[in-house]
Amino acid sequence: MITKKAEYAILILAELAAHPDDTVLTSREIATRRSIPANLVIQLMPLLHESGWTTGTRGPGGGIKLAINPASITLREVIEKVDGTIGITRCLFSNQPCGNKSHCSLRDIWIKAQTNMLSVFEEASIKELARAMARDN
Amino acid sequence: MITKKAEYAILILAELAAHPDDTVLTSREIATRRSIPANLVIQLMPLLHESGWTTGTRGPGGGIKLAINPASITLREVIEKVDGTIGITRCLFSNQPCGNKSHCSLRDIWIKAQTNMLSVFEEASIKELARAMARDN
DNA sequence: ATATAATATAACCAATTAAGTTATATATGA
DNA sequence: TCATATATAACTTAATTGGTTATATTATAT
Repeated sequence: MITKKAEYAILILAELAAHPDDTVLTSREIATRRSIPANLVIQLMPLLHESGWTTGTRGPGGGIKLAINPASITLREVIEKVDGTIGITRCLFSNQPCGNKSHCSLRDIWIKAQTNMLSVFEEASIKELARAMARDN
Repeated sequence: MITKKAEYAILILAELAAHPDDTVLTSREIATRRSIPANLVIQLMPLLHESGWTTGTRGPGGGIKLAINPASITLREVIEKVDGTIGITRCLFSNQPCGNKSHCSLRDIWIKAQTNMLSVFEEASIKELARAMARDN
């Protein structure tokens, strides 16, 4: 399952992407505007910084801003950064087919299904999402 | 996440489908041949019976056999029977977009990704799987 | 300088889910 | 009627999820 934290990370980035370049928002602003628990925004920021997507400035007047073009951030990257390796089945967390078989047709199906799912996340960028969400109502 | 139980249910049906029509196997035989905890096979059988996929005969010489053509059982049906409604995200367990928006573009992405995944399970039948697994090694 | 606004990090907790075990009831064929 | 088999429920155990709490650190406006 894709966790709430991954969803929150996506929303944080989308909120930043919804403003003009170099707009600085405080974590509290982001939390309020996107209905995310404030502490979780604070908790997630180091991950987003680590990936080079955002930078933070401390002190009064400080806040968070995007560090790169949100068109180059895919949902897949964000989800994997927050949730770790994705696996729709326990089987896929291992690199090996289970048991003593060298090949498993059921595993092939898991892989195909997961690949199909991931392709959607790979083709969706934060920028597109932010644009689409701006039209939501 | 698709659970082990769903996977076990698929393997039970695949094991039955790997034998000639009307072959009766005991739950213990199935458990041994597919490396499934014996108690779980027993636990899963009522679900499979309920769906009309299998029937069981008690007593000595009894066992389990397929009740319908395994080509007409899709992996999606089996997974949903065992795990209940599938949702790759908490959001998708609700019928409504969250918050007070009537539309949510992020939800659209979750739905699209999940649909892509499910289509693989919908196109895969127990019969095909059993045939493919027979060739595994 | 110092108070304050902000991020950074770690530790903790409650609820849920997953996986499997245990126990018991019920049916049936030899 | 006994052995074999399915049917059903209750119960552990461990991991995960979603979130809270607490504390440290940094930087700037005054």
